Amino acid sequence: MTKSLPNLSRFELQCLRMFWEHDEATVREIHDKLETAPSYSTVRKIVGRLEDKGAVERVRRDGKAWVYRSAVAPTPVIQREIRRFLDGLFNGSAAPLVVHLTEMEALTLEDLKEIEKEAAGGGEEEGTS
Amino acid sequence: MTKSLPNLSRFELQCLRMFWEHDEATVREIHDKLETAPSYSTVRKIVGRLEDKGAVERVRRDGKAWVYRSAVAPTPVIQREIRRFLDGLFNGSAAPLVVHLTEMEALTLEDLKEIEKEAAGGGEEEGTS
DNA sequence: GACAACGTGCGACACTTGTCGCAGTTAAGT
DNA sequence: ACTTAACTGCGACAAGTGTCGCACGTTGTC
Repeated sequence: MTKSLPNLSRFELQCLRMFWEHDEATVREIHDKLETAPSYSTVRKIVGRLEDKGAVERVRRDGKAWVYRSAVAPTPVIQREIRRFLDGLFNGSAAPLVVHLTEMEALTLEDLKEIEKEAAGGGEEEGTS
Repeated sequence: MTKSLPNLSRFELQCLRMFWEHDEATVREIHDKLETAPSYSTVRKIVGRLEDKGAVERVRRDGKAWVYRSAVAPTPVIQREIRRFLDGLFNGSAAPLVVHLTEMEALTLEDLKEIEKEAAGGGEEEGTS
């Protein structure tokens, strides 16, 4: 099977990212970190849904609050999201996206060169057993 | 004002892209072009919503069918979509995305160099007075 | 002019998503 | 031990989205 990553909405992803940044967190912490947090209730609901979908899991209790943790690795989720985006907008091709990125000036030539260098050098690391 | 581009769902965007590719089209044509088209009725509904949102407009009639055309330029829509995606996943930074792209092997070093060259050459066109 | 097709208009519906409030429980402080 | 404050569990709800079928009108045909 292909792992069946949960389908995440925009806001769910937003919250999940918080869990990736801070390894463990309570709903309140997530709510505080979120700039665009609507209300504690809402965030709690979202975290609950995240749990339903198996994206986060409960670790222990801190006082009366549950401490959650991401149950999925960032990379597969991110890659799946990127793939989705690519498919939806550019028939799966990445090149047009990058072209747009440079045209939008979201990406400078220096960035590009930097990444190139990284990719050329860092791509060799594979089996870290 | 900031132009107020319509908010488009995934499928709506899919259809709109069809209009970008073929300048004018009827619902049936869109339906035929779409690989993942669910049913004629559905596509028609989507095109209707697209029209409601001002993303496409009617041009004339071909027999009993309406001929539609995109009413929005691709670039702003695409850029807005990219921006959204960037914000949602990478805090707005494009570089991490491109890194992922190379790691996913969606982008080769050749692609990168190609784009770099393009950008360096084509980016000079600014003040065409 | 009558009829058969095909497209439209419209409505229905299930599911997801973002949003919140309330009641009950539980931990913490005095 | 009692009170208090906070967190949870649960439910509600509106808007958006994907999905479709049906009745009606318009077009083209015989």
